[in-house]
Amino acid sequence: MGVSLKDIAERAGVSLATVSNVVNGYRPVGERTRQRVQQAIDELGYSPNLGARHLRRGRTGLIALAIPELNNPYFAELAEIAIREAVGLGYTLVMENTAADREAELALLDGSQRRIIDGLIFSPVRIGRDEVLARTADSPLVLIGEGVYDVPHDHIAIDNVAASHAAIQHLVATGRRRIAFIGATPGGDRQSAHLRVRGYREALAAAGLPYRPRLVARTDAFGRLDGRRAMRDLLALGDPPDAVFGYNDLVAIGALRALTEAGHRVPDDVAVIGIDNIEEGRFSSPTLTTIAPDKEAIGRLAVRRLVARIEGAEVAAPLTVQTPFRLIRRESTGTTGG
Amino acid sequence: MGVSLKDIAERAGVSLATVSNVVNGYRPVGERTRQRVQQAIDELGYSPNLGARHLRRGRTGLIALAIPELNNPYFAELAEIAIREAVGLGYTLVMENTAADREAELALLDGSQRRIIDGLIFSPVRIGRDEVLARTADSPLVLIGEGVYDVPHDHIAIDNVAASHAAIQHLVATGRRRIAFIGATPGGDRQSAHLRVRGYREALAAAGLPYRPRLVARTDAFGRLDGRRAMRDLLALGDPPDAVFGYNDLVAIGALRALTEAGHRVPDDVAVIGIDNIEEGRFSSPTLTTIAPDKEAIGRLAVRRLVARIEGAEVAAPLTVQTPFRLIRRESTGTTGG
DNA sequence: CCACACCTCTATAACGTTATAGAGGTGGTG
DNA sequence: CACCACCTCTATAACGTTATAGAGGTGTGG
Repeated sequence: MGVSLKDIAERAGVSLATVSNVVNGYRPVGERTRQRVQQAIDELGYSPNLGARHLRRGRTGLIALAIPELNNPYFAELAEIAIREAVGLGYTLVMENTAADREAELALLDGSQRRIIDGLIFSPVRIGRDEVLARTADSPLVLIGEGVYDVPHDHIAIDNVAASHAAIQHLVATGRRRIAFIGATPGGDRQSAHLRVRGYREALAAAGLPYRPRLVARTDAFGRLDGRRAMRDLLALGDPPDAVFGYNDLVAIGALRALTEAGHRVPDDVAVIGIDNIEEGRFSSPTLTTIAPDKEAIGRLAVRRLVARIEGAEVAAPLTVQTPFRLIRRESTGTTGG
Repeated sequence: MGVSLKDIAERAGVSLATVSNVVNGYRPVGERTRQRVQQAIDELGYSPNLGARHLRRGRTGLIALAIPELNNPYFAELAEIAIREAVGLGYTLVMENTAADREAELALLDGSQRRIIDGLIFSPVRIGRDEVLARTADSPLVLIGEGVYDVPHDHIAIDNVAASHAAIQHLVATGRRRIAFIGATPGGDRQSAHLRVRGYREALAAAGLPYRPRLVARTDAFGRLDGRRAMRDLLALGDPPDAVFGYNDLVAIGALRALTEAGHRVPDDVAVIGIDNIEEGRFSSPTLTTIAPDKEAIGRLAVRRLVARIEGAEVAAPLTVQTPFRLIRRESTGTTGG
């Protein structure tokens, strides 16, 4: 193994504790001693054994970010932000991929496997409020992105209903009347899908448009493939939609592809809008109109909040933060109208 | 803190060591004792403190995957595979984002910060052979994806020259004559860019086509934006290319977008091909022809190789593996010819 | 009946760190 | 000069685990 405190102590002719104090600046150390120790550290190339340090301190310095799909660009972009913030606060962020698997999510919550992490940032998709409440692990937990409210944990998310509302409002304002939604879920699990459907329905009602269940397409997952498949089904309807709202940008991009393949023009025949503002949507043809969540805020806030809990802010009540979003208009919904 | 071996030992009325033996199956334990211990474990919900375990064992069970861009889908897809493989082998994979920063890469190599990881899978882009040779950390290292050869470490990559050659060959076979390359680098760093340019030149020569330096576009990075910018520059030339080979799929997609914006038809006017086979290319309009590396092989092999080293296969000589690739023809290069 | 092997289990010393209590020296104050 | 406060430093006990050496009991063969 590498150089340890003991080696430094011998080299510098001081005690273990003194070296530790120099390294951590915890107790005052005389200037001459400090320099001797520092020199020994430099010469031998010491760096602390984090495992041992954290065994002693009771913390590991590791936090985990658990997401349903690593290769969903939205989460990749979010992860990049979170990693940066974690490093800035002296933590290492571990990515945990649940692959949208219920068992994986439950295992994560119970935490039996990973006593190694100090805290968890979690985006659950297959479990609900009750499972989160039944959680046994005692390390801090911050929830992101989904609709599990009323649990004793910090929660950071956009207002899904409002975001969805804004998307539909935009489609209505550009003259669309038969507006479809792609990405409803069969089970009761993916809560934000429900919230987005709710926003969709509310906005339709507000615009005086009828709600047509046939225009709400279910999908098993939320990738490009799912979007394409659902769009094909919608096109097979006798009277296809003149606009589509995708659960997220990936779904919308899948829909875009299905429309192109079927020879429909976007936005002329059908308008398309998504949520997430992934970079891909700025380069698709046509470019994709989207609702942009403030990823920077979500990522940074989640990490900061988690670290605050880890470092002892036990008293503070759980916080539910709704981060802002904005509409980004691009080619897929045209350039005319409201 | 949580439940420890000691708690279990007390509950079951046995010694610490016996519980440890039950947990690890290291020494034989009588059947009746084993059951008593197991019951205590189940009742109290024990799980080992990994920090302590690894302090004792000298290993942490953590390996790192260091990549230049987390939100490059290629790396995200690779990471997903690597995480799966690592979990299967009992390791936890930490993502490390160098952001293609030279200092970050050097820090990673010297390893002073992270005595916490047992080994590193590293895709360097800003440093070369000499820096890798000068590495001081003593944990195992596996290099992936770039052209730093002749170092005493395992190395897994596709044959960049051959891959590039295959791409150009395909363009030539479909009747293209003025073929551009996007993604050369100014400095000597990103070695695979050089290799891909070499394959490009060799293939041109083999096809009896002239090498035109003006058709080789440099970029600072390798994202969609860079591809679009470079493509615009190429279009501004008096005699623009009839085909473009992108350093990777992201660059190619940027080029695609620039062509669409400028009113050029793909593939009719200009054909486009990339490398990586990211999912995005199956949904772009037009869909993107690409050279598909065997990501599954790269990811799994890298992890397996690293774990083998960690667990003691010190003797084996460093291995350089070239993983296979294949051409995937899609709309962006047309469906006729070659 | 003793010697020996065997099987199960235990006591204990690490691993490298940090926190606590206190030891030793110096200087100032009454 | 005695006393105390202060500053620096040290000895040591944890943290939770695993590896080593060995203790205690049981059975077997001479």
